[in-house]
Amino acid sequence: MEEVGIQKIKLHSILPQSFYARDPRVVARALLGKLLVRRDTRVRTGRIVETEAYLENDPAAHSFRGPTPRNRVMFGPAGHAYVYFTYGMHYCMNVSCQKEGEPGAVLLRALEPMEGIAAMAKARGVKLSTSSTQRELRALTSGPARLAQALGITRERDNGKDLTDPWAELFLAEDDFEAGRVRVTVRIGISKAVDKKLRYVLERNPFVSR
DNA sequence: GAGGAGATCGTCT
DNA sequence: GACGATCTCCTCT
Repeated sequence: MEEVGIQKIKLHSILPQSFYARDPRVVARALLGKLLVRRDTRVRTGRIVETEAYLENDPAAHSFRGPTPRNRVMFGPAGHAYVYFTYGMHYCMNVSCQKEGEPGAVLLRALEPMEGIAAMAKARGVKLSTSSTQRELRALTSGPARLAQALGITRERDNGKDLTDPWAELFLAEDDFEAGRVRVTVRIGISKAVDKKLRYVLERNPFVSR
């Protein structure tokens, strides 16, 4: 029952593989309010407030044209990190869903910073004012590439990692937070299947992207 | 606050 | 050789 960080995240609160071994739409909704934790020299924790589901036979999903070296994690077992590099400069993090052989993933789009905020700011290369404003905190993790940078998530370091390993330096956990109302909208930044409502956000949460 | 351009390179055609 | 599950900075209102 090791405890890490101020929020006292216990190992038994790490989300198990059964959590991820479901339809990405179910996982995307269930992930709202959960915690993403980076545990290395410092602990950085954010609460997930925005996700997107990417399905099997989904033209917008990286897995749509079959497995490649880049997307193979999407075809692997549930509960692993699929981290990809895009636009020549950004990393984005997904969690794999469903079963081995059935591609599916949930993209983490925004977090509410909870602890390790100074370390997040450092990783983002920004200076926070002494009484950091909500605007500044928002800019740390409101967007898939921003949150990846804030938590030091890269393809080289994290792609393919098992997020359910109790000794993982990157994992997802839950506490007693109760997610409120969820709003479902179309996904952002894609050019195919643009009309499918597969984006999930915590209603009235100021840390969602855009 | 909204909108547009540019950055920059891995990946697949 | 084209494009991208994005971000930042700049301009205009």
